[in-house]
Amino acid sequence: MTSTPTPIPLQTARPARADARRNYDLLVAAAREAFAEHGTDTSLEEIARRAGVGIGTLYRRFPNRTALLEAVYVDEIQSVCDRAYGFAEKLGPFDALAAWLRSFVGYSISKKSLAGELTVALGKNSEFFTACKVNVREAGELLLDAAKADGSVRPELELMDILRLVGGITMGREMDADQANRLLDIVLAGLKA
Amino acid sequence: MTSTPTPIPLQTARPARADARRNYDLLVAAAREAFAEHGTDTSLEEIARRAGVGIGTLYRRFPNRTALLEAVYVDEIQSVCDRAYGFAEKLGPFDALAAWLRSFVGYSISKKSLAGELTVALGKNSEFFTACKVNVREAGELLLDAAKADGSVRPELELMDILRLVGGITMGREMDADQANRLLDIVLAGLKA
DNA sequence: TACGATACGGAGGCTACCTCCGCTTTTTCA
DNA sequence: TGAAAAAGCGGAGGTAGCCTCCGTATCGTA
Repeated sequence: MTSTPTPIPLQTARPARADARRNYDLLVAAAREAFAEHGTDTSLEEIARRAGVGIGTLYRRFPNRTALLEAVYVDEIQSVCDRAYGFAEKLGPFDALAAWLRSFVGYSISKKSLAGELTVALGKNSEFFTACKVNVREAGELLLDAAKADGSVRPELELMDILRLVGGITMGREMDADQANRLLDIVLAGLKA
Repeated sequence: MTSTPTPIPLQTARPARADARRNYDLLVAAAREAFAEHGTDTSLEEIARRAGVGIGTLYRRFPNRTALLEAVYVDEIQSVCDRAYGFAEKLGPFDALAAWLRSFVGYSISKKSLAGELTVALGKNSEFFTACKVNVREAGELLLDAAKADGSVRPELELMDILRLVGGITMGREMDADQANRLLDIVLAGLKA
């Protein structure tokens, strides 16, 4: 039998020394701002500059762009996972699943290029994203199984397929919320038994 | 009233002078090879090197990576469009649409990263991609309208939405043919009336 | 306060992008 | 046919981003 996955608290290791911690926070703040303004392909040197920190400091703490993305978006990602439980309580099985997927798309669209990085990363093996995947999986499985049990979703569907499909929606550069929702409507119709 | 789009022959301007034409062909061949081996993010200098041509020559002919992609994939793209008419003749309305979408996904998957570039480009405005879009649109519209008339597809759906959704399927880096087909099954189910 | 541990920062090596322009090849036409 | 004009060639070099390395500075602790 397969063990039920347990939610793993997503967190990034904030350094111990005071100066290091200060720079860490400056960097994450600068990155969040820069990513929001210019997308996640802002140069790392620009981010270090904004943070008033040397490029070496940035690289010591965040060995690559993904590490920085992780730190910037931990909270948001966690909250996407958590939201599933709220929907499960308040809505019927299918509607809860639909609402969760819609909130996922809505979030991804608002963060533009993050969506791409994140969805691509769902296939990768970083420790962070593994934890993330476990959490997303547990949340999503809960909703999906309920909807299957309810008879509103076809039983042979797999969560990861659905997530991939929904993730794909958000990959288009020029996707607006309306279009994204129309696409999601098609997917939701496709899930129904 | 809106005029029916007419298929535009997709072609790239092969240069007039003999030496230029030779280099053009060398570059396209080298690029095709390199893209296949290492993905579409192969450096342009590497491609020039493979072609045995100066980097300046490459840039004179292909001002950017997309221009080169266009030249490499014209034929394939055109054949994706053309295939629609074959399916329309041989299959029932819904099956023709399904087959066309499946062939699109299959093609995209086999070309890996091209899919991403191409789908992103569907939202752009280069002359080439406009022509491409007109052709895809005409082909797709034919199939979609037939399926709507037939009552097998919901009448309110829009072609571009469907194409975006199907394009999204192919964006995941680590997508294999099986998974892609499963995702497409969901989409197809979602189209049905 | 003194000293080991930790962190800083930016110079510099590397690679890719792209432009510019002196030189070469091809084409044209008298 | 041969010389001028047109078209094309190619690579040096400027710019920018990635990332590493290591001499110097700061922090925490005893």
